[in-house]
Amino acid sequence: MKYIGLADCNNFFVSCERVFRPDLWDKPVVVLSSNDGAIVARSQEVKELGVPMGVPYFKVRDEFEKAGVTIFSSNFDLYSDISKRVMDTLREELGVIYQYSVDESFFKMELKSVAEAKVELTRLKTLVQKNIGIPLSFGLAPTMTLAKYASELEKRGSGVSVLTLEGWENQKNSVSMSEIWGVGGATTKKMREHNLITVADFLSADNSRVEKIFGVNGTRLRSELSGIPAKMPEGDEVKQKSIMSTRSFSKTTTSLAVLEEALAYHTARASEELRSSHTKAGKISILLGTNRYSEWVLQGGTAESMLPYPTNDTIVLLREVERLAHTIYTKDVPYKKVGVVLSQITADDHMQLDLFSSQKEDDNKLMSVIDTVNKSLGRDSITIGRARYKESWSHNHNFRSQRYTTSWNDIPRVNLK
DNA sequence: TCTGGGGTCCTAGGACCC
DNA sequence: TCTGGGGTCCTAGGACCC
Repeated sequence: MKYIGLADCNNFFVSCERVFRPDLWDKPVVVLSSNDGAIVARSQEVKELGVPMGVPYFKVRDEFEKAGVTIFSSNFDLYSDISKRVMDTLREELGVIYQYSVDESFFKMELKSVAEAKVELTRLKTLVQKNIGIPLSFGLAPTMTLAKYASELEKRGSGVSVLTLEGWENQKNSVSMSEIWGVGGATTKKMREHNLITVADFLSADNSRVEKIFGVNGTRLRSELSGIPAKMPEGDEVKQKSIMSTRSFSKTTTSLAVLEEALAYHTARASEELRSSHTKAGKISILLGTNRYSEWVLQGGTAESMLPYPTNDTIVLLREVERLAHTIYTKDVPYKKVGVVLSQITADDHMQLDLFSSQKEDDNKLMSVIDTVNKSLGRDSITIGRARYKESWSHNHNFRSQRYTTSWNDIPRVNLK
């Protein structure tokens, strides 16, 4: 029978840092979000201190100091490189995988017997641990939702869990809906109002009422939880629908010039990504954000526009971004973040020319030169536009580890004696 | 003083049409 | 108390995830 598996890296960002700091293997470690704002990854030791995910760092700083927690700023260059190595290994062993996030992949697997599956998944787990140094958990079950649940079961045990339909039957009375993948705070609340607490409650509720109250998600969830797949891992070929680059500033700013410079940075980032994936965007939107926790929440704004033709040219996109920025910028508002979102993404081999456009269909030499230089000499060796105010819009990363695997200067040295 | 960033999917409701 | 009804298309925003 075809089963669906999930490979999930344990405490992924923390594990990445530990690869280069083996002395921290059994010590409490956290990784902070960008701008050193909130906790985004916790080692098991920190979870046991009772520190929840997403807590602002300043609220736990003292506690961490007492407990001797090691702090890291996010180092996404490192994490995505390690992620790629893990996924490549899984792909080699399993054939097609469906990468769901930086640290998770689904795959399909024929289940001959539970014992056999466990042996195979344990082999994979050991292989990844040995070759890359990242600990994994596996869940195998009839549907994606159940595989996700299964992967949690042995996180702190063997790391390999196979959940059959019979096994699930015995558990579903005691599993609460809020533990299920896809059921968040709002849905849990709504379910409680209808007296649906456990999975068994939900599965025995009337079908048409479930559809009415919870929409198609409700119907799909029932199917998934009954062991009938309603979603399928789609394979590697699915393409991304939007590309986004946004960041908070360490301090707020009211200056349009500063905002424009930050927007230019994100435009460059996002269009670089288009070019490296050989795609173009047909639509661009920008956002100017204020502090979400202040009285300025509602003063932020977004603006978007359809481009006359899909493009990945930083200069063309920059021009549009500047125009949009002027339309929503409001004087004297303290802005805290900006961002650029590119969407309606198409492959860049076919280009639909606007009938009245004077744009020639040529690959942009300037852009590829810039990309090549930046790739070999380091990001932002060449930038377009000025960089006068970088101090005003950059963010904090006071605890960042080195770019061990992606920068020549940071490659670790080994001392042989 | 200090509260992430990058995604996806779904739905309600407005605009518009006949 | 009672507003026509039935469509389509688009978008902002909600919900969720890691």
